[in-house]
Amino acid sequence: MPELPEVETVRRGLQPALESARLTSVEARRPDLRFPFPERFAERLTGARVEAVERRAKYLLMPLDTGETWVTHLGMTGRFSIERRGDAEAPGRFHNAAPAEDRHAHVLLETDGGARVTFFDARRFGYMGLIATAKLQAHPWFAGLGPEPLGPEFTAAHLLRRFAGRARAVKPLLLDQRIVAGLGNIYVSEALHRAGIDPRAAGGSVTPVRLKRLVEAVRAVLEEAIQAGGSTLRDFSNAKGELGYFQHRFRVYDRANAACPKPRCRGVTRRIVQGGRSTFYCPVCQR
DNA sequence: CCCACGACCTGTGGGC
DNA sequence: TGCCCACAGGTCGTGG
Repeated sequence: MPELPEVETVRRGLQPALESARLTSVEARRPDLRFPFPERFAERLTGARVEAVERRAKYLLMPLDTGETWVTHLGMTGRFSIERRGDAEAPGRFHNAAPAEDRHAHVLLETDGGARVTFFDARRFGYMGLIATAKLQAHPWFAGLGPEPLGPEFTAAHLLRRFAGRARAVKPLLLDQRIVAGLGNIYVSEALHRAGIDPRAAGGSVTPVRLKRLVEAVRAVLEEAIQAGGSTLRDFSNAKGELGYFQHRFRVYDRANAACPKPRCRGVTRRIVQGGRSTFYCPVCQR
């Protein structure tokens, strides 16, 4: 589900409950998500102190005082909720089922600070790992990742180098986490629209000037989305059950056959399929 | 290497 | 109302 802005929103929600807290109770209620849980997963987490709550690309990273880092990828539908121990079952909230009765509540944790943290994932495309912190960067999940789109290494020069000679369309190239890490289907469509670039254009054909516009558009849309608490399509919420609202500011995503929102553009937005995934764009102002 | 596609899994919304 | 299909924010493996 979540792209970088949603993962960052989750990170910010988890931080107050988990950073510096000790995990007093951990239960994995099934043997696997997308992949099997690590060996003795609950035992290795129980008693550990969480030193920080960080994000790399779409991964949540929680380095522990045991020397390992607890890594979570939310996949398409993964989410966390936080309650205070002893809370009534959060009546009236977006997610109001008691976690233990929810068939998709896969990991239950408690902290010495009195928080109950639950991980849900209906489709189970998410996954968790425990990786030696000193070897994190060399781990296959991280070794090949491209730069953070909000970091200093994500530049027009970087894209120029990585797109050179590529016949593949720019849209699927931007979804490749080895080129830039954290974008997904929504924000790629949004950034290409803002930059006025045709998603079908061959990567290697995009000029440096346009790549610079693209880099700026990616940064802008991600920053605005983080500011808005991410986007809520079907079921995304932050850890407190609050909805993101950036979906109201989509310019093209999920808006096929609507008037292009760009000032003075007379185009109508279209939905096409690239690499099996929907792309939304305006054929008039994206060339 | 490059690329498109199916697979993984469940839920939901729209059309009939 | 009810059923069925298409599609969903992500990646990974396969095969051409």
